Amino acid sequence: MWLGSTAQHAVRAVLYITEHGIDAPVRVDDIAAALDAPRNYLSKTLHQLVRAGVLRSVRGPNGGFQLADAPDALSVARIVAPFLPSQQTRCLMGRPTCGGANPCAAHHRWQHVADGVIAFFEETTAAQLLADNRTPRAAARVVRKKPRPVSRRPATKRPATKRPATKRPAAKRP
Amino acid sequence: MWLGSTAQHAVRAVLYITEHGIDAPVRVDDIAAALDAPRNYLSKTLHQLVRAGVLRSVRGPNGGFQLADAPDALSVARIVAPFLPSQQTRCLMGRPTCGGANPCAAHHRWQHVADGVIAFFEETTAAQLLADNRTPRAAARVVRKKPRPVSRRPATKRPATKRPATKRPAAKRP
DNA sequence: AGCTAAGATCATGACGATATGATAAATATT
DNA sequence: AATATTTATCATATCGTCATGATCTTAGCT
Repeated sequence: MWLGSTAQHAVRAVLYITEHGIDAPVRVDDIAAALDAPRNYLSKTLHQLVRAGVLRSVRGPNGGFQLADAPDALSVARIVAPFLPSQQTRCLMGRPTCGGANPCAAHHRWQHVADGVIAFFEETTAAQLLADNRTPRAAARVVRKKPRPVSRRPATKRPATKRPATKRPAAKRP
Repeated sequence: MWLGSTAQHAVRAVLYITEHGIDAPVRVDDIAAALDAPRNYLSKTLHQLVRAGVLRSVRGPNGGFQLADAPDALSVARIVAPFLPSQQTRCLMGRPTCGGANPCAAHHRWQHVADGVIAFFEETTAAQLLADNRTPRAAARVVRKKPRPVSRRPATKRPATKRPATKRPAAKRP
Protein backbone atom coordinates (compact mmCIF):
# COMPACT_ATOMS: atom_id res chain seq x y z
CA MET A 1 0.00 0.00 0.00
CA TRP A 2 1.40 3.36 -1.05
CA LEU A 3 4.86 2.05 -1.77
CA GLY A 4 5.76 0.56 -5.13
CA SER A 5 7.39 -2.82 -5.08
CA THR A 6 10.77 -1.24 -5.82
CA ALA A 7 10.54 0.93 -2.72
CA GLN A 8 9.38 -2.07 -0.71
CA HIS A 9 12.40 -4.05 -1.86
CA ALA A 10 14.58 -1.08 -0.96
CA VAL A 11 13.33 -0.90 2.61
CA ARG A 12 13.55 -4.61 3.19
CA ALA A 13 17.00 -4.76 1.62
CA VAL A 14 18.25 -1.93 3.80
CA LEU A 15 16.93 -3.68 6.88
CA TYR A 16 18.65 -6.87 5.79
CA ILE A 17 21.90 -5.01 5.23
CA THR A 18 21.52 -3.28 8.57
CA GLU A 19 21.19 -6.62 10.26
CA HIS A 20 23.80 -8.63 8.36
CA GLY A 21 26.27 -6.02 7.24
CA ILE A 22 27.83 -5.09 10.56
CA ASP A 23 31.40 -6.05 9.73
CA ALA A 24 31.33 -7.12 6.08
CA PRO A 25 29.44 -5.97 3.00
CA VAL A 26 26.39 -8.01 2.04
CA ARG A 27 26.20 -9.51 -1.44
CA VAL A 28 23.26 -8.82 -3.74
CA ASP A 29 22.81 -12.53 -4.23
CA ASP A 30 22.34 -13.04 -0.51
CA ILE A 31 19.86 -10.19 -0.27
CA ALA A 32 17.94 -11.31 -3.33
CA ALA A 33 17.72 -14.82 -1.96
CA ALA A 34 16.61 -13.61 1.47
CA LEU A 35 13.96 -11.26 0.08
CA ASP A 36 12.94 -13.45 -2.84
CA ALA A 37 13.50 -10.45 -5.08
CA PRO A 38 14.82 -10.40 -8.68
CA ARG A 39 18.59 -10.28 -8.54
CA ASN A 40 19.49 -7.82 -11.29
CA TYR A 41 16.64 -5.50 -10.61
CA LEU A 42 17.56 -5.43 -6.94
CA SER A 43 21.11 -4.63 -7.93
CA LYS A 44 19.92 -1.61 -9.84
CA THR A 45 17.71 -0.57 -6.96
CA LEU A 46 20.55 -0.82 -4.47
CA HIS A 47 22.75 1.18 -6.77
CA GLN A 48 20.16 3.95 -6.70
CA LEU A 49 20.45 3.91 -2.94
CA VAL A 50 24.20 4.27 -3.31
CA ARG A 51 23.70 7.33 -5.47
CA ALA A 52 21.27 8.63 -2.86
CA GLY A 53 23.93 8.30 -0.17
CA VAL A 54 22.09 5.64 1.80
CA LEU A 55 24.42 2.76 0.98
CA ARG A 56 28.04 2.25 0.07
CA SER A 57 29.04 -0.44 -2.40
CA VAL A 58 32.23 -2.44 -2.70
CA ARG A 59 33.02 -4.10 -6.00
CA GLY A 60 35.03 -7.19 -6.66
CA PRO A 61 35.53 -10.25 -4.49
CA ASN A 62 34.24 -9.90 -0.93
CA GLY A 63 32.25 -6.93 -2.16
CA GLY A 64 28.67 -6.02 -1.49
CA PHE A 65 26.64 -3.28 0.17
CA GLN A 66 26.87 -1.57 3.52
CA LEU A 67 25.01 1.27 5.18
CA ALA A 68 26.57 4.65 4.61
CA ASP A 69 25.40 5.92 8.00
CA ALA A 70 24.38 4.62 11.40
CA PRO A 71 21.01 2.86 11.30
CA ASP A 72 19.49 5.24 13.84
CA ALA A 73 20.31 8.18 11.58
CA LEU A 74 18.63 6.61 8.56
CA SER A 75 14.98 7.50 8.12
CA VAL A 76 12.56 5.49 6.03
CA ALA A 77 11.99 8.67 4.03
CA ARG A 78 15.59 8.65 2.80
CA ILE A 79 15.35 5.00 1.80
CA VAL A 80 12.14 5.47 -0.07
CA ALA A 81 12.66 8.87 -1.65
CA PRO A 82 14.38 7.74 -4.88
CA PHE A 83 11.47 5.48 -5.74
CA LEU A 84 8.58 7.84 -5.21
CA PRO A 85 6.76 9.34 -8.18
CA SER A 86 8.41 12.59 -9.11
CA GLN A 87 5.43 14.91 -8.92
CA GLN A 88 5.14 14.88 -5.15
CA THR A 89 2.26 17.04 -4.05
CA ARG A 90 0.71 16.77 -0.63
CA CYS A 91 -2.64 17.65 -2.16
CA LEU A 92 -5.11 14.77 -2.34
CA MET A 93 -6.44 16.06 -5.62
CA GLY A 94 -3.03 16.82 -7.05
CA ARG A 95 -3.88 20.50 -7.41
CA PRO A 96 -0.59 22.32 -7.78
CA THR A 97 -1.93 25.50 -6.23
CA CYS A 98 -3.52 23.78 -3.24
CA GLY A 99 -2.76 25.30 0.14
CA GLY A 100 -2.91 28.53 2.05
CA ALA A 101 -5.07 30.99 0.19
CA ASN A 102 -6.43 28.53 -2.32
CA PRO A 103 -7.12 25.18 -0.65
CA CYS A 104 -8.73 22.31 -2.53
CA ALA A 105 -11.96 20.87 -1.19
CA ALA A 106 -10.21 18.19 0.81
CA HIS A 107 -7.28 20.25 1.95
CA HIS A 108 -8.02 20.83 5.61
CA ARG A 109 -9.34 17.40 6.42
CA TRP A 110 -6.59 15.65 4.48
CA GLN A 111 -3.76 17.71 5.85
CA HIS A 112 -3.85 16.05 9.25
CA VAL A 113 -3.75 12.60 7.79
CA ALA A 114 -0.97 13.47 5.36
CA ASP A 115 1.04 15.05 8.17
CA GLY A 116 0.83 11.77 10.05
CA VAL A 117 2.14 9.85 7.08
CA ILE A 118 4.97 12.29 6.43
CA ALA A 119 5.92 12.15 10.11
CA PHE A 120 6.02 8.38 9.97
CA PHE A 121 8.43 8.39 7.06
CA GLU A 122 10.62 11.14 8.45
CA GLU A 123 10.80 9.96 12.04
CA THR A 124 10.98 6.21 11.70
CA THR A 125 14.52 4.90 11.44
CA ALA A 126 15.99 1.67 10.15
CA ALA A 127 17.20 0.99 13.68
CA GLN A 128 13.68 1.27 15.06
CA LEU A 129 12.20 -1.04 12.46
CA LEU A 130 14.90 -3.59 13.05
CA ALA A 131 14.35 -3.44 16.80
CA ASP A 132 10.61 -3.86 16.30
CA ASN A 133 11.26 -6.81 14.08
CA ARG A 134 13.42 -8.52 16.66
CA THR A 135 10.89 -8.11 19.49
CA PRO A 136 7.44 -8.06 17.86
CA ARG A 137 5.89 -8.50 21.28
CA ALA A 138 7.36 -5.24 22.56
CA ALA A 139 6.75 -3.40 19.30
CA ALA A 140 3.02 -3.54 19.75
CA ARG A 141 3.52 -1.51 22.90
CA VAL A 142 6.24 0.97 21.95
CA VAL A 143 4.10 2.34 19.20
CA ARG A 144 1.66 3.80 21.67
CA LYS A 145 4.22 6.30 22.90
CA LYS A 146 4.73 9.61 21.21
CA PRO A 147 7.50 9.06 18.69
CA ARG A 148 10.77 10.84 19.35
CA PRO A 149 12.18 12.86 16.47
CA VAL A 150 14.84 11.09 14.48
CA SER A 151 18.33 11.22 15.92
CA ARG A 152 20.24 13.91 14.11
CA ARG A 153 23.76 13.17 15.15
CA PRO A 154 26.05 13.94 12.25
CA ALA A 155 26.42 10.67 10.43
CA THR A 156 29.05 9.06 12.67
CA LYS A 157 31.77 8.19 10.23
CA ARG A 158 32.70 4.77 11.43
CA PRO A 159 36.47 4.13 11.38
CA ALA A 160 36.51 2.55 7.95
CA THR A 161 35.97 -0.96 9.34
CA LYS A 162 38.76 -2.51 7.33
CA ARG A 163 37.57 -6.02 7.88
CA PRO A 164 40.39 -8.47 8.51
CA ALA A 165 40.09 -10.61 5.43
CA THR A 166 37.12 -12.47 6.78
CA LYS A 167 37.03 -15.69 4.86
CA ARG A 168 33.35 -16.18 4.26
CA PRO A 169 31.96 -19.72 4.07
CA ALA A 170 32.97 -19.99 0.42
CA ALA A 171 30.80 -19.61 -2.64
CA LYS A 172 27.66 -21.65 -3.10
CA ARG A 173 28.95 -23.65 -6.05
CA PRO A 174 32.63 -24.58 -5.54
CA MET B 1 -0.42 12.21 -3.55
CA TRP B 2 -1.60 8.63 -3.16
CA LEU B 3 -4.44 9.00 -5.60
CA GLY B 4 -3.93 8.44 -9.29
CA SER B 5 -5.09 11.18 -11.61
CA THR B 6 -8.13 9.12 -12.57
CA ALA B 7 -9.25 8.91 -8.95
CA GLN B 8 -8.56 12.61 -8.53
CA HIS B 9 -10.75 13.40 -11.52
CA ALA B 10 -13.41 11.15 -10.05
CA VAL B 11 -13.53 12.96 -6.73
CA ARG B 12 -13.54 16.39 -8.28
CA ALA B 13 -16.17 15.39 -10.80
CA VAL B 14 -18.43 13.98 -8.10
CA LEU B 15 -18.08 17.19 -6.12
CA TYR B 16 -18.95 19.19 -9.22
CA ILE B 17 -21.98 17.00 -9.85
CA THR B 18 -23.00 17.29 -6.22
CA GLU B 19 -22.93 21.04 -6.51
CA HIS B 20 -24.46 21.53 -9.96
CA GLY B 21 -26.64 18.47 -10.36
CA ILE B 22 -29.36 19.21 -7.85
CA ASP B 23 -32.29 19.26 -10.25
CA ALA B 24 -30.80 18.33 -13.63
CA PRO B 25 -28.10 15.94 -14.79
CA VAL B 26 -24.70 17.46 -15.50
CA ARG B 27 -23.12 16.95 -18.91
CA VAL B 28 -19.66 15.47 -19.31
CA ASP B 29 -18.67 18.45 -21.42
CA ASP B 30 -19.48 20.82 -18.59
CA ILE B 31 -17.57 18.76 -16.07
CA ALA B 32 -14.59 18.32 -18.36
CA ALA B 33 -14.46 22.04 -18.99
CA ALA B 34 -14.78 22.88 -15.31
CA LEU B 35 -12.11 20.40 -14.24
CA ASP B 36 -9.88 20.86 -17.28
CA ALA B 37 -9.93 17.10 -17.68
CA PRO B 38 -9.88 15.08 -20.92
CA ARG B 39 -13.46 14.73 -22.11
CA ASN B 40 -13.60 11.12 -23.31
CA TYR B 41 -11.43 9.76 -20.58
CA LEU B 42 -13.59 11.49 -18.01
CA SER B 43 -16.64 9.97 -19.64
CA LYS B 44 -15.19 6.53 -19.17
CA THR B 45 -14.27 7.33 -15.59
CA LEU B 46 -17.76 8.56 -14.79
CA HIS B 47 -19.23 5.45 -16.35
CA GLN B 48 -17.15 3.39 -13.95
CA LEU B 49 -18.75 5.33 -11.13
CA VAL B 50 -22.15 4.47 -12.58
CA ARG B 51 -21.25 0.81 -12.51
CA ALA B 52 -20.05 1.29 -8.93
CA GLY B 53 -23.42 2.70 -7.96
CA VAL B 54 -22.12 6.15 -7.13
CA LEU B 55 -23.69 7.96 -10.08
CA ARG B 56 -26.67 7.57 -12.36
CA SER B 57 -26.43 8.48 -16.02
CA VAL B 58 -29.04 9.74 -18.45
CA ARG B 59 -28.42 9.43 -22.18
CA GLY B 60 -29.70 11.58 -24.96
CA PRO B 61 -30.64 15.25 -25.00
CA ASN B 62 -30.68 16.88 -21.56
CA GLY B 63 -28.79 13.87 -20.29
CA GLY B 64 -25.76 13.73 -18.05
CA PHE B 65 -24.79 12.46 -14.63
CA GLN B 66 -26.36 12.73 -11.21
CA LEU B 67 -25.56 11.35 -7.78
CA ALA B 68 -27.17 8.02 -7.04
CA ASP B 69 -27.44 8.81 -3.33
CA ALA B 70 -27.52 11.76 -0.99
CA PRO B 71 -24.16 13.53 -0.75
CA ASP B 72 -23.92 12.97 2.98
CA ALA B 73 -24.21 9.23 2.44
CA LEU B 74 -21.39 9.16 -0.11
CA SER B 75 -17.94 8.53 1.31
CA VAL B 76 -14.74 9.39 -0.51
CA ALA B 77 -13.86 5.71 -0.20
CA ARG B 78 -16.76 4.75 -2.45
CA ILE B 79 -15.80 7.34 -5.05
CA VAL B 80 -12.20 6.28 -5.13
CA ALA B 81 -12.49 2.52 -4.77
CA PRO B 82 -12.83 1.64 -8.50
CA PHE B 83 -9.55 3.40 -9.28
CA LEU B 84 -7.33 1.94 -6.61
CA PRO B 85 -4.75 -0.71 -7.52
CA SER B 86 -6.31 -4.12 -7.12
CA GLN B 87 -3.85 -5.69 -4.73
CA GLN B 88 -4.85 -3.67 -1.71
CA THR B 89 -2.78 -4.67 1.28
CA ARG B 90 -2.50 -2.48 4.33
CA CYS B 91 1.06 -3.68 4.76
CA LEU B 92 3.70 -1.04 3.98
CA MET B 93 5.98 -3.72 2.59
CA GLY B 94 3.27 -5.46 0.65
CA ARG B 95 3.82 -8.68 2.57
CA PRO B 96 0.68 -10.76 2.05
CA THR B 97 1.09 -12.52 5.39
CA CYS B 98 1.67 -9.35 7.38
CA GLY B 99 -0.38 -8.98 10.52
CA GLY B 100 -1.25 -10.74 13.74
CA ALA B 101 1.17 -13.57 14.31
CA ASN B 102 3.59 -12.58 11.56
CA PRO B 103 3.97 -8.81 11.39
CA CYS B 104 6.42 -7.18 9.02
CA ALA B 105 9.10 -4.91 10.46
CA ALA B 106 7.02 -1.78 10.00
CA HIS B 107 3.66 -3.25 10.90
CA HIS B 108 3.00 -1.80 14.34
CA ARG B 109 4.28 1.68 13.67
CA TRP B 110 2.58 1.88 10.27
CA GLN B 111 -0.75 0.52 11.39
CA HIS B 112 -1.73 3.69 13.23
CA VAL B 113 -0.93 5.89 10.28
CA ALA B 114 -2.74 3.62 7.85
CA ASP B 115 -5.77 3.50 10.13
CA GLY B 116 -5.90 7.27 10.00
CA VAL B 117 -5.88 7.27 6.23
CA ILE B 118 -8.53 4.57 5.99
CA ALA B 119 -10.69 6.48 8.45
CA PHE B 120 -10.35 9.62 6.38
CA PHE B 121 -11.57 7.88 3.25
CA GLU B 122 -14.38 6.04 4.98
CA GLU B 123 -15.69 8.88 7.12
CA THR B 124 -15.34 11.88 4.86
CA THR B 125 -18.41 12.51 2.71
CA ALA B 126 -18.97 14.44 -0.47
CA ALA B 127 -21.27 16.73 1.49
CA GLN B 128 -18.51 17.55 3.96
CA LEU B 129 -15.96 18.32 1.27
CA LEU B 130 -18.41 20.54 -0.53
CA ALA B 131 -19.22 22.40 2.67
CA ASP B 132 -15.53 22.86 3.40
CA ASN B 133 -15.04 24.16 -0.10
CA ARG B 134 -17.76 26.76 0.30
CA THR B 135 -16.45 28.09 3.61
CA PRO B 136 -12.69 27.56 3.61
CA ARG B 137 -12.39 29.84 6.61
CA ALA B 138 -14.56 27.59 8.76
CA ALA B 139 -13.06 24.42 7.35
CA ALA B 140 -9.72 25.14 8.94
CA ARG B 141 -11.52 25.01 12.27
CA VAL B 142 -13.99 22.16 11.82
CA VAL B 143 -11.20 19.79 11.14
CA ARG B 144 -10.00 20.11 14.70
CA LYS B 145 -13.08 18.37 16.03
CA LYS B 146 -13.34 14.63 16.26
CA PRO B 147 -14.95 13.53 13.01
CA ARG B 148 -18.41 12.03 13.28
CA PRO B 149 -18.93 8.68 11.58
CA VAL B 150 -20.51 8.85 8.17
CA SER B 151 -24.27 9.16 8.10
CA ARG B 152 -25.70 5.77 7.34
CA ARG B 153 -29.28 6.60 6.53
CA PRO B 154 -30.50 4.29 3.81
CA ALA B 155 -29.79 6.11 0.61
CA THR B 156 -32.86 8.35 0.48
CA LYS B 157 -34.37 7.55 -2.88
CA ARG B 158 -35.30 10.97 -4.10
CA PRO B 159 -38.67 11.06 -5.90
CA ALA B 160 -37.30 10.77 -9.43
CA THR B 161 -36.99 14.55 -9.91
CA LYS B 162 -38.70 14.62 -13.26
CA ARG B 163 -37.44 18.03 -14.18
CA PRO B 164 -39.90 20.15 -16.14
CA ALA B 165 -38.16 20.43 -19.50
CA THR B 166 -35.55 22.86 -18.29
CA LYS B 167 -34.30 24.60 -21.39
CA ARG B 168 -30.63 24.98 -20.69
CA PRO B 169 -28.78 27.98 -22.15
CA ALA B 170 -28.26 26.23 -25.47
CA ALA B 171 -25.19 24.53 -26.84
CA LYS B 172 -21.87 26.27 -27.08
CA ARG B 173 -21.68 26.32 -30.87
CA PRO B 174 -25.11 27.04 -32.38
C1' DA C 1 49.21 -11.88 -15.82
C1' DG C 2 45.31 -14.38 -15.43
C1' DC C 3 41.34 -16.11 -12.91
C1' DT C 4 37.34 -15.30 -10.42
C1' DA C 5 33.90 -13.03 -7.58
C1' DA C 6 31.46 -9.46 -7.21
C1' DG C 7 28.74 -4.98 -8.65
C1' DA C 8 27.30 -1.93 -12.97
C1' DT C 9 25.00 -1.44 -17.05
C1' DC C 10 22.56 -2.30 -21.40
C1' DA C 11 18.90 -4.02 -24.59
C1' DT C 12 14.60 -5.68 -24.48
C1' DG C 13 9.79 -6.56 -23.18
C1' DA C 14 5.37 -7.12 -20.37
C1' DC C 15 2.05 -4.44 -18.16
C1' DG C 16 -1.04 -0.87 -16.30
C1' DA C 17 -2.26 4.06 -16.15
C1' DT C 18 -3.47 7.75 -18.84
C1' DA C 19 -5.00 9.40 -22.30
C1' DT C 20 -6.96 10.73 -27.79
C1' DG C 21 -10.09 10.44 -31.65
C1' DA C 22 -13.55 8.02 -34.00
C1' DT C 23 -17.70 5.64 -33.89
C1' DA C 24 -21.91 3.41 -31.92
C1' DA C 25 -26.12 3.64 -29.26
C1' DA C 26 -29.84 5.90 -26.88
C1' DT C 27 -33.35 9.36 -26.44
C1' DA C 28 -35.79 13.97 -26.45
C1' DT C 29 -37.60 17.14 -29.71
C1' DT C 30 -39.46 18.39 -34.02
C1' DA D 1 -39.26 9.51 -39.27
C1' DA D 2 -35.57 12.63 -39.03
C1' DT D 3 -32.43 15.21 -36.39
C1' DA D 4 -29.75 16.74 -32.68
C1' DT D 5 -27.80 15.78 -28.34
C1' DT D 6 -25.59 13.15 -25.18
C1' DT D 7 -23.52 8.94 -23.13
C1' DA D 8 -20.99 4.36 -24.27
C1' DT D 9 -17.38 2.08 -26.34
C1' DC D 10 -13.58 0.85 -29.37
C1' DA D 11 -8.89 1.09 -31.45
C1' DT D 12 -4.78 3.01 -30.78
C1' DA D 13 -0.76 5.57 -28.65
C1' DT D 14 2.39 7.09 -24.96
C1' DC D 15 4.74 6.67 -20.69
C1' DG D 16 6.52 4.88 -16.38
C1' DT D 17 7.12 0.76 -13.45
C1' DC D 18 8.91 -3.63 -13.01
C1' DA D 19 11.28 -6.69 -14.40
C1' DT D 20 14.85 -10.51 -17.35
C1' DG D 21 19.16 -11.97 -19.36
C1' DA D 22 23.40 -10.81 -21.29
C1' DT D 23 27.45 -8.30 -21.05
C1' DC D 24 30.89 -4.95 -19.10
C1' DT D 25 33.86 -3.37 -15.25
C1' DT D 26 36.28 -3.59 -10.94
C1' DA D 27 39.29 -5.63 -7.75
C1' DG D 28 41.08 -9.38 -4.77
C1' DC D 29 43.75 -13.56 -5.18
C1' DT D 30 47.36 -16.77 -6.79
